[in-house]
This record gives sequence, structure tokens and C-alpha cells, in this order.
Amino acid sequence: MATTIKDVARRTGVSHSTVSRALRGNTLISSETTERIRQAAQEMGYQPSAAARSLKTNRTQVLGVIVSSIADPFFGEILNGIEACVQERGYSLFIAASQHDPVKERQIVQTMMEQRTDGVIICSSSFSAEQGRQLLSYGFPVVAVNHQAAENFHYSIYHDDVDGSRQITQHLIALGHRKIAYLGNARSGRTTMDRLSGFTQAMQAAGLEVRQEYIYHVQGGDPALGADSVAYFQQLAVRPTAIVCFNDTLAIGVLKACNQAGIRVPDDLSVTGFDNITYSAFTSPALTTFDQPKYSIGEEAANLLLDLLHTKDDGHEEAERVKVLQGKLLVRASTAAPRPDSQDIHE
Amino acid sequence: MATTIKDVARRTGVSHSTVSRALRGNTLISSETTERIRQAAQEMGYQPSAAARSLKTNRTQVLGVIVSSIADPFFGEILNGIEACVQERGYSLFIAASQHDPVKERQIVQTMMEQRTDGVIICSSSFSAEQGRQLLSYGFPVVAVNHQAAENFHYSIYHDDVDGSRQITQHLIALGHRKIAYLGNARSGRTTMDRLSGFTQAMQAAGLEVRQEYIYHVQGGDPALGADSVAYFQQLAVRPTAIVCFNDTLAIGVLKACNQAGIRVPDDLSVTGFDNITYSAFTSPALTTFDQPKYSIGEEAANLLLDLLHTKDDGHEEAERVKVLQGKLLVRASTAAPRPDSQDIHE
DNA sequence: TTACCTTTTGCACACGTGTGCAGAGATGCT
DNA sequence: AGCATCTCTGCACACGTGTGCAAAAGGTAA
Repeated sequence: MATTIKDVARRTGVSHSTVSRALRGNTLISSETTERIRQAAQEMGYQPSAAARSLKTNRTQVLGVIVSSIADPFFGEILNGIEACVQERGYSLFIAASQHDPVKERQIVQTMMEQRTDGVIICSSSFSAEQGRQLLSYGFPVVAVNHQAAENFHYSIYHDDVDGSRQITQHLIALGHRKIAYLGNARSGRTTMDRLSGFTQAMQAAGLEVRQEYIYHVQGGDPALGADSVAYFQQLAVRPTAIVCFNDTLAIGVLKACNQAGIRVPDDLSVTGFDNITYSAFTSPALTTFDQPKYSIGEEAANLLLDLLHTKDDGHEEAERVKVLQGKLLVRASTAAPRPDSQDIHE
Repeated sequence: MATTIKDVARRTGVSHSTVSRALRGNTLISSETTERIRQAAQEMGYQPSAAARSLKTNRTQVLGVIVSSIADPFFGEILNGIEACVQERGYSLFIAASQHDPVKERQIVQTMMEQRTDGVIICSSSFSAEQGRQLLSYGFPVVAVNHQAAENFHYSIYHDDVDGSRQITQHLIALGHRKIAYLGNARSGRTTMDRLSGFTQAMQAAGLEVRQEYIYHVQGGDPALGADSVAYFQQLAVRPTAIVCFNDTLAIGVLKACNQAGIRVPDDLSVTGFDNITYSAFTSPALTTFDQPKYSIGEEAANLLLDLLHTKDDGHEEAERVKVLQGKLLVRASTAAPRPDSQDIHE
């Protein structure tokens, strides 16, 4: 059994309330007593019980974070941003992975409720809107990150995917590409639609046609699915000279398949990614991508949530807050001008 | 304020103790009352408070996990294994990243203690032995995963790094390589030493010389550091024909640098990784590596810890338990026979 | 009816911490 | 001395849940 506040009280010959006040720095207690108690607590290795404290104060100093997968380096970097921020402000994290599984999502929400997390950050873009409402209805402050059902959450942090995708596409157009394809991830809802939207906008602004068969969606974001998609694009009568991939992991798969199929990147085909995960800089050729400020997104989300918690006590200002962060185009080696002899389309 | 057990009691016209028993499935309560209470609790959206419960029961149903970095896909897969296992058995995870930072390590240990985590899994191989002892001295059941200071922990899960590295090296020797270098990560202590040891054993068993300058250590596991190391090996008077890298991330960096320097892999140089992270299959060429069963390691660690928690109550059997898991050699495309014209060494 | 047993429920306390309030002691002022 | 004021500490209760024990309710037998 761990040493309690009462053990410290007994040892120092005071009441447990005095110990409580002394350790919390209450000025009511004389500085000599405070020092004596601090000393004893230190020696006895006393650690306050978070459970007892939060039972009394109704605050846990813990934030819940829901991601779809812990192993995904994309979420990893967001988590790093969140953690750095909350730790600095004295909070800890309760992390759960939903794995796109509705059953797990229910369990996670229940666990968060039982743990009485002070707030929740939802990083899983596909996290069920119903479960999100569940959390809100229980009074949890919730901050959504890149969530597809934007309308459900008052507080959220987004990356400007439309703009990013537009910039990526414009870059390819500027290089001279006209037959550009989009490879999406059907599972990521709003995110893939936004990126498709930016793609379409850039194409139309340049007066270029968006061919039906150049829009292709796969059921996930694994490199393996990206690799598979190359076969699809290759069997088209008129092949694209560039592929805008939904994210880096898909692009990595595309690069791999091209390499195996003897398609030279960027000579025969330009490929772009999105997100700028660590490994995108180490592919061959290095991936041209859009740097989504993952770490900052994590920080902003955590800051927003913590601010929310601290203002809530004062007056309850229900101002809706949505922050959109801008990323940066990163031109590396997987994009180049199309070959001059590449067959062109005029109709 | 969340609804409490007393609210449910008031609503159903019974005492809070009856509600507590009914919801816990105590057979003392008649089945009709139990059903009526269950119904009401459901309707009112009652969720028991984990804090109050654990204050009373002295169990939190939460396990702490300490990793060095959340963003590292290697730990991500271990975490997946741990999570799948504990969730099935009704536990949740409290995850913290030490980032190789002693200050953070202290904070993490303190947080775990305050949270009264039922047990702790240390995945960070470099986690300070002193902090580990701290946890043990407070009575925490601790399971160490691939920890460098094996002697400090009674309960641990290890991957057989010596054997893995031996197999990797034997594979290269079988291909005809004789000038083989080892690229280590100085920060990972025991792990890098074990892999170096396996390397040395294989070399000596084949009667091959281990040249001093072929053993090179960098200060971390980033791809960038792997890339930097290529310059070192290139300036050697007698260059190696193969490099055994400490892990996949370093190897990915090496591949990248080779690509940029015009060194063809595997024609001019064979490169091997270790761990088999997802991206190692998607490099060009695909990386020959050693598949460490990360998911299983996570599962085994979680199972060991949970078993520990459940037997501890009965009789306290202090049997030391160490489990060593075997991996599997994965030959892909980054290794091949050395070029016949490659200068040989005879002395 | 009383006595006794079984089933079901409530009382009361405990877990470890925080805090309003009262009270003890010290000090200063008239 | 008497009183007010200030500083410091302890009492007692609360947070939400679990549980030993007593007791109420209901049933059966004499």
C-alpha cells in the first residue's frame, strides 16, 4: 500500500489537512511547517493519489486522444505535438486507437467517460459522428482534428487540404503536365474530398480537363494499395503523365510499383505525395509532397482544448472556434516536366 | 456533473448499495430489481467513476506504457500488440514518451505513480535503470521489453537479436561477401551490442576478419544518420561490399545516400536492415531485413504483466520470467553476391 | 400465534484528498 | 487586564463507489 497523506501527517505530528495544504503551497500554513512537511513527504516517497484528488476536485488533469492507428507515423507526429504541449501545462494523455472499428470506438468512448477525462481530442478523421455526439452530450469539451464531419464540432483544427492540393496540382501544371490523375483514399471521407476538390479547382483554373477515369479511389492508405493502383493507371488507353496521391504512404507504394514495372519516376511519370512523413524524404526519388504542419496541428489542438478548459470556469463563452493551418509545398525529385514525346490529347 | 450511483438509486427508489451490487452482477439482488436498475442506469446514461472505484478497490485497470518515441513505427507496432491484448482483458493504456530525456523520464515515473497504474511496461530500451528501480521500489509490477539493462528486471520479453544478426550476416557470407561492415546506433545500448555480437560471431565462425574500421556507430536511429554514414564508409581505403545496419531506418538512410552517390544497391553494395518496419518493403530496392515479431512481443509483454497481476493476489510466486522470441530472416532485393572484380583482401 | 429460516435491502463505514469553518494561541492596542 | 486582531492548525464533511453486517420482508412450520 502506498504511503498516504495521513502517514505523512502522523510522522510530522500534524493533521492531514495541514499536510494537504502545505504540499499544495497554501499560504495559510507557516513556512517552517510547510518546509518540515515537504521534507518528510520527500523522505517517505509520498505521491498523491490522482484518483482521490480527482474524485474531490472533479478534474483529472488527463486528456483523452483518439487516433485511428498508433502505428501510423502521421498520427505519431501529431501526438508528439500534443504531448509536448500538454506536458508543459501539467496534463497527461490517455491514448486510444479506434482502428476504424465501430466496436472499439464504443469502448473507447465508454472508457473516456469512466475515466472522466477533462477533455478529448479526436484525431481519427473517420471517427463516428454518433460517438462524437455521445461525448459532447456528456459535457466533454471536444476538439476535432481534420475531422470529416466538421459541422459536428464547434472546436476544431484543420489543415487547409484544398489549398495544399491546389498548390501540388499547380506545380505539376507549371511543369507542363496536362494529363494528371488523382489517387484517393475512399476511407478518409472529407480529407480525400477536399484534396480532390483542390485538384479539380487547379485543373479547371488552368482550363484542363478532369477525365473521369483519372479519378481513382482505393480502400485505405497502405503503401500496398498505392502499389496496386499503378496497374489500374497503366491499363488506361491514355495514360496520365502525373499522379497526385492522397498521401505519402500511397505515393510510396506507387513509387515502388513503378520501380518494379520499369516506369521511371519522374522521367516517365511524376508522382506527388501529401503530408510529408519522415520517410517521404528517403524514397528514390525523394518525394515531392505537401508539408502538413503535423506537430503544430497537435500543439494547436492541445492548446485550444486547454484554453477551453480554463476559460470554461470563468464565464461560459460559447464562441465557435475553428482554426485552419496552412502547409508548404515541398518540391523534391519525384516530379519533372513530362516527356515531350508523351502522347497528347486533343478532342 | 455526471450522474452518479445515487441518482440511479433515487430514481429507482432503492439505496445506492443496491444499485452498486445490481450493476456489478451481485446475486444477492433479486433478478427483477437488477433488471429494473440496469434499465434505469442505461436510460440515465450512468457511467461509473473510475476514480471513485479505484480509490475503493485499489485497482485502476490501467497499465502504463513507456516508449522512447510515439512517432517511431517500430514502437507503434509493439503498442498495437499491447493494446489488442489488454483491451481484450478489460484494461486501458496510459502511454508516455520519454524522448530519451531524463527530465521527461522522471515526470513519467511520477505520473505513473500518481495514477496508481496497475503495472508498467517499459518499451524504451534506453530507459534509465534508476527510474526503473524507482518504479520497482514502489511495488509496481514491471515488464521490460528489449531493455538494455536486463539484470534489473525479473520479468521481461526479449527478441533474440544475437541470433537475428547472426542469420543476417550468415546470409551475406553465403552470398560470397567477405568485407562486411556493421553500422550501429550508439544510443540503443544492449540492443546494438547484441546485434554487433551476432555479427561478430558469424564472421568469426566463417573465419572472416572483423576489421576495426568496419564497425561504425552513429548517435541515433534516424534515416539522416544512416545517410551520413555512407560518406564514412566510402572514404575507407578498402571499402566494404556489404553493410549490416542496426535497423531499418538507418538502412533506409543508407539506401538513399547510395542512390544519390551513384552507388548501386545491391550491385555495388549490399545493405541489410533489422526489425522489418512497414516501409522497408517499399524501398528501392526492397530491403533485406530481419523480421522481429513486434506485434507478438507487445502481446507477450501485456500477457505476462496481466498474468502477473492476477497471480499476485493468490500466492506470491516470485519466479523470474524472461521470454526470448525468435524472428525470421527476410531476403528481399537489397542483397546480392559481391561483384567478382571487387578488390579482395589477403594479408 | 410464535419461532425460525431465506431472501432481499439498507445502514454505515472506508478509500485518500481538499476545504469551509471554528477554534487555539500569539500579539498589539487601549 | 480586557479586548480585538492576526496567524496558524484541526475538525468534520464531501467526492462516488464497494462491502460487512444488521435488519426488514416474506415464507414455512409448529
